[in-house]
Amino acid sequence: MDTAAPRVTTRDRILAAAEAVLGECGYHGTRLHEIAGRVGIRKASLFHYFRSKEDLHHAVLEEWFGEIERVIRTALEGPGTPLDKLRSLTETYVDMVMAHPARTKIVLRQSLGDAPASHWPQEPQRLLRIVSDFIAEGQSAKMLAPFDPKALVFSVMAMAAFSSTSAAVLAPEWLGDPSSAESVERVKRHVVDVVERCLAVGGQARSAPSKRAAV
Amino acid sequence: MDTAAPRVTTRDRILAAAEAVLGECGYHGTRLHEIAGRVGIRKASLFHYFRSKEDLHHAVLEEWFGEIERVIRTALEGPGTPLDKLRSLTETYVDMVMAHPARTKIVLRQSLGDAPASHWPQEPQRLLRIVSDFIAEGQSAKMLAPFDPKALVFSVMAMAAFSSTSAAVLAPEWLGDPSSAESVERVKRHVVDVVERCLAVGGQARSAPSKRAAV
DNA sequence: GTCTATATAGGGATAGAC
DNA sequence: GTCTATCCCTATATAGAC
Repeated sequence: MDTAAPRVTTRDRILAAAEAVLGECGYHGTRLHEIAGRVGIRKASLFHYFRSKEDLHHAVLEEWFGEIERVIRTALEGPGTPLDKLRSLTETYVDMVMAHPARTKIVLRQSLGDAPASHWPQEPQRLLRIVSDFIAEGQSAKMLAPFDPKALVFSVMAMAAFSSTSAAVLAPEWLGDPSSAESVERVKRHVVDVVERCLAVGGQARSAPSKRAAV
Repeated sequence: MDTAAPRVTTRDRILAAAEAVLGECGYHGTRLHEIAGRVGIRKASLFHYFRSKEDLHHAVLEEWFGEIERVIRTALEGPGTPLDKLRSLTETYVDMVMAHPARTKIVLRQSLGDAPASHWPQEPQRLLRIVSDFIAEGQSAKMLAPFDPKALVFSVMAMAAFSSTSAAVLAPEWLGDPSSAESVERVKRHVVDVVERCLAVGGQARSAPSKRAAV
């Protein structure tokens, strides 16, 4: 009864606007004036909620990682074989990333060294480790084929992020609108396919193999 | 005798410095003062060579695409089976991207909408098309396995770019220093491996299959 | 072709009224 | 909690001497 308050505070609206503008313009390209304008308040009022631009930027990133970690743990604790779990995780992960291109752009730019944050959040490394450890276990148990786990997880992150943020510009012929259901489905199938090709052991059936035959 | 003048002009030194700073700080984070400082001249002197910051940024990107296109055409016109050519292309491409993280960062940020360039260069799309058309041909001739060519080429771009620019921050356990020979070799082997898993037909041997067995 | 000096603008952040 | 007004700083870009 105490966490069930869906009230949208001004702070929330600022965070939402900041997410959009930061994703669009990058940290240094973002003007606080623009964020305030979208919320419908004056620039100076932002400083009632956040000490500085950097503080606001940091707050935007916070929740995102927590959300991803929750999704990862849920998928890996689900039912099925290790490969089933990884397939499920991959699908959910792609869904999330494709549904939030602005957040993904912010994370991406952060990884390029855009924001002045001196210390990088350790979440990405921890999340990558959770999944790669899970894969390594499955490989020890002979339930998954041998393949460098970190290389694979990193590649999945790369493909998902790129598809969400850059596909429309770099490869519009392949993916039109990244947020369309069709695009999401295509990316999901592709990434899952790659994961299966790398981790499926001899006997394991792959999902929808006929779909891969395309030119 | 007329193109063989390896003289390094001041303009060249400005371009080199700009490449470094733009890669490090992004377009809006870049200060012309910083570029001038690295060249050893005053900020105002930059405007003798370039009309504006945007002009300088644009000039930095120009050569890069041309270089990539040359590499692609050379590899695809080389000897061997289609898969051989793609393997060779992939290796050379990864080499190039890993050797130039600053340029790669600039391209990446550009694809995120960082720079004020209203119209995006069409090179990436054309380059992607050249390679995916080549793959489609090989598939028609049954020399390559069926697999969505654009999805694969896009994924290779994603993996290479990410490895070059973000691996050290996102996955330092996997890749330490991206410019080290060891890292380059690891990424190369991984990306080539993925390409082979997607395009090799039944009988075709894969390179160094034993190297894939790792945990 | 490089410099000094300056124009012009806009940004983040603060003070203090209401 | 939001506003107006303003401080302070830095940025791009220009003007004109040398």
